Amino acid sequence: MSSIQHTKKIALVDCNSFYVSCERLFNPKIRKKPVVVLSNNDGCIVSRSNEAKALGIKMGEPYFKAKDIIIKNNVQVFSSGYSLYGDISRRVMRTLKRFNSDMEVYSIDEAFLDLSNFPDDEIEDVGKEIRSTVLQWTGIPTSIGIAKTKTLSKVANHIAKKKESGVTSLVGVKNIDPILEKVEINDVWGVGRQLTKFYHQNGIYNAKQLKNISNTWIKKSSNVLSSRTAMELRGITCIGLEKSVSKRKSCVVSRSFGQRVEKFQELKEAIANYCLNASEKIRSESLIAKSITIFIRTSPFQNKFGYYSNSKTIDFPIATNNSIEIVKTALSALESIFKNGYRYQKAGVLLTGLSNDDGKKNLFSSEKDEKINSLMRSIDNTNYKYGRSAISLASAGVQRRWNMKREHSSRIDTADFYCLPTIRAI
DNA sequence: TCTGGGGTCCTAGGACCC
DNA sequence: TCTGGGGTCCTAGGACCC
Repeated sequence: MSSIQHTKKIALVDCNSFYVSCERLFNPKIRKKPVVVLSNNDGCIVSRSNEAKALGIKMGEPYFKAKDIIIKNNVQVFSSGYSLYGDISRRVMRTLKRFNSDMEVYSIDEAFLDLSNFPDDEIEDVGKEIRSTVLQWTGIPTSIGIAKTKTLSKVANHIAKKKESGVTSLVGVKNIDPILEKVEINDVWGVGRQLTKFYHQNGIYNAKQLKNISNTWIKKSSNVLSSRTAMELRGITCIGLEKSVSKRKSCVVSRSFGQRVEKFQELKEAIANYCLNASEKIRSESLIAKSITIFIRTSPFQNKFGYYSNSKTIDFPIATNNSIEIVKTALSALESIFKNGYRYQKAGVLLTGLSNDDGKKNLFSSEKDEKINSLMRSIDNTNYKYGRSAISLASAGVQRRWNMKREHSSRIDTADFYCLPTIRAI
């Protein structure tokens, strides 16, 4: 009998302060300094360097509220550049994939890897090798947690974040209770604000307590998701690795406005633009939408001008990804819910009931549809070559006073030719 | 003055049917 | 006038994730 153990081992690889790390790649001057990256519209803080965390800047905090600390401590501030982050993310994922193709890309900065085929007693070293390879090849620092289930690997990752080595394995730990006891209930994956409140009311404050509570009680007083979480803490797999990228079921494009919008015409332009964006997205994935929802609202934080929020859903006669039809439908939906006299802060478009565009002609398709489809294709190609919005529909407007605020962009984009650095001879 | 965006899944409740 | 039970399907809203 072999003494080599091959138990189930799931690794969670998580990029440290991902957006900040991306900005630092191309800007060595900010490597040891406090740095934050802002959400769209420069609204909230969504990524912080360790130095910024140490200053007490909180995740998700509105930028204007943290401004005092930021100025006082000379914190470097960046608007987010998603096309750069997306590109770096793909490089990280490609690197990880070399270690094991059994991998789930969980988010822009996280992936689960099945490392069960490595021996138990070497797993920590494997983790360290993955970490140093990613750092060397992409420049991005990561933390790695390894354990029997996804939920436990999240716990391990949580611990790894605070360690110098950046790697924590719970594989082979006989009694996990003392470790789980130090993990607060709200830090458990799948436990959000509401569940934290509920667990506190029932005397459950840490992961060990959740692990050891009766399953029937959880199911009865909460739901199946909560009971899955508890089982996973016990080392029983309930949440599998999703290796294949499943087709999405919905597509949202929504934005807060740079300035409040009051005019119907401007709202129309914004909605039309979001529609173009969304329809291009689903076309690029060969999907068609069954229905569309549009929504508009004023700011929920400032009520002195009155709060108004509304949405309208319309089913297409036939599922479509045609920009013209989508814009037309959206604008008629907008007309039915628009109210004069409000200062709108945000609007959005949601395409739902997505399914494969098998390209088959249906009963109602005609030669005209064929022409429209080829027009759509050529719009997509032109936009791809010359940049988004090189061509768009007249209703999308040109003024764009509602455009996002981005006052701190690093203007670095590894996916954009025009952002290549220029080297001058002296 | 200034508070992100894009997803998934579950559940309760209503409509409808037999 | 009284008044059952069980099933399906859909949707809106809520909770969670990053």
